[in-house]
Amino acid sequence: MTVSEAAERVGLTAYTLRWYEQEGLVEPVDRDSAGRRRYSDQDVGWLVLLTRLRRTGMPVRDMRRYAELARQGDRTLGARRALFEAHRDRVLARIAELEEDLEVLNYKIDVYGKMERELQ
Amino acid sequence: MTVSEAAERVGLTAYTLRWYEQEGLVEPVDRDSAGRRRYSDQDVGWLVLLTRLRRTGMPVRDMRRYAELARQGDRTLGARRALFEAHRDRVLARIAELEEDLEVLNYKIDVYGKMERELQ
DNA sequence: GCTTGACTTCGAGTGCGCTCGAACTGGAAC
DNA sequence: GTTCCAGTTCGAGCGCACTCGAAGTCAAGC
Repeated sequence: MTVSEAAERVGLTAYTLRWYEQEGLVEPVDRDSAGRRRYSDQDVGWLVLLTRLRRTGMPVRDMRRYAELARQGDRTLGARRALFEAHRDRVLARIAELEEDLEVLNYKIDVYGKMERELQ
Repeated sequence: MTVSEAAERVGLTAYTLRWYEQEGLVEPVDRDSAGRRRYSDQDVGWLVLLTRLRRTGMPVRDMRRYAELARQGDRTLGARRALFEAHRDRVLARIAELEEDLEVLNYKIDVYGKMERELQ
């Protein structure tokens, strides 16, 4: 798969995929005889995982740390699990925060609705 | 209340409060005889609402639009309600997305745990 | 064999939301 | 009355995560 095909599959741009590689979020991708990147399904799977981490607000810096751990093999399983557990807690906290803010939003929508009705 | 007192109450910096005013997110705040900003409880209330909107990911551009509507009084109640409803939908979608990603996280934590146990 | 188009690298640029440094001012404490 | 501190404005700078332009290369299609 070429860089732009892979980009389309994971919902990023080809620019971003090259940049991720440069930033050490992705291991150097295999090249064909002309030096062009060839993405495997495994590469795509890794990228999909990265997009999940990004979407949940993990900074690129932490994703790099995770990628480094993954490169070191089984002996970092515990560290990777700890990293994910800490991140899961942050995501849970974020969801709770959003749900709290949602109540403010609903309250305001309610107030505006009432005021509109009172004015007419 | 001074700018730094207000900043502390709403959890922003004095820099940010002045910047919010400059950006039109906040109406020009009253000044004392020496030209120093004096924040009222009402000002703080408005700032707290803004922090909720920011926290839920509303861009500053949209917050400015909302502030402009609020300045125009009751005739924009409908527009403000619509703005909040649209934003509420985005927040709901964001929560759903986070919950989906959470499952991936939990799955990975599970897999790492199993692998750790298998290795020892 | 020439054109086309997608790739390559490199460094520079962008948009967002602040964050800060510099130079100045004015009231309060000693 | 001098020191000190917290405020003022202004424009510049920063950190993050991309995004892009330029110049070059290479394989495939005509």
